[in-house]
Amino acid sequence: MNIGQASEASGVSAKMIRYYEEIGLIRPAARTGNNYRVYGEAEVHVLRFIKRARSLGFSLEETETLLKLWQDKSRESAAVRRVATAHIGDLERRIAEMQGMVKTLKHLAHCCSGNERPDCPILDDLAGDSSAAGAS
Amino acid sequence: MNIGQASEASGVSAKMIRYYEEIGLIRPAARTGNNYRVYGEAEVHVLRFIKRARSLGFSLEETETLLKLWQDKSRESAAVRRVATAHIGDLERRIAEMQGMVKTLKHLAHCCSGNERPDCPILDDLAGDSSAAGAS
DNA sequence: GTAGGGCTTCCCACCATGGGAAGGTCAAGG
DNA sequence: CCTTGACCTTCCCATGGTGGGAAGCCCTAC
Repeated sequence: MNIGQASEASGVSAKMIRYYEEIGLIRPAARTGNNYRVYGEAEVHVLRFIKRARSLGFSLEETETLLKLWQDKSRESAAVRRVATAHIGDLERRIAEMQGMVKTLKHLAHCCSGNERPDCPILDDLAGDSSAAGAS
Repeated sequence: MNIGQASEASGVSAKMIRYYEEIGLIRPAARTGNNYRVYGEAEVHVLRFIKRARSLGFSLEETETLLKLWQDKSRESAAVRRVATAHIGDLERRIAEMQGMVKTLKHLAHCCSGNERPDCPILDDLAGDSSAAGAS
């Protein structure tokens, strides 16, 4: 299987497969005589694992940890769960941060007449005008 | 006022002030004889505006738009609100995406015994094992 | 033989920010 | 007068992931 087929089969772009190899996330692929990378089912399985981990928001570093745990048959599931719960905490922190932004923005947008006149509480807030409507 | 004081007064690092100047987000600061940048209250006000916009999650590009609208006395508040509501939509999309991740992860983490044994539904899910507990 | 598609490596871009080196400038204090 | 330290300047590099594209090799089909 060439890199194109592996990409197709895993959903990871060829570009990214090479990159993952370069940074050591996956082992260097075997090469044919013409220097093409070759992949088998096992490699594609790894790529799909990575793809899925990325789609759950894990960083490449976390993904590497998870990959190693996956391949370590004597792992403790507690270690896996620690990675996952840390990531959950991370996501929740970022979600909360963004929700705070949304809350403020919705309030400001609500207070903004949104017509042809120039006065705008959104800009007032950004400008630090403390008399702006509910600048949280 | 030197760049250090402007940084102090605005909460924007000196590094970023220079960067904002370089990309044209703010006008090039005046210079003293010794080539130091000089700032006044007006410039600090702009920097604080940028700082606040960034803290609400606006990109530098959106911030530039808002900055121009702020400085355009004949703006229509509708234009400002369009930028804000687009950004709200963006944030909400990202929040929803992350919440989906959290939901899946929490379920998997809940199903994981988290002890010293190796079997782990989190890894099963990542590995694409469709018999994994509730792999959404 | 040529055309096309795939593969290779290499460099560049994004977005925003920080780190740090090498060198100029200024004020205070010995 | 000289040193020290705290500023400032420009310049390059790194991050995290991903994509774009060029230049060149390889293979197959026509």
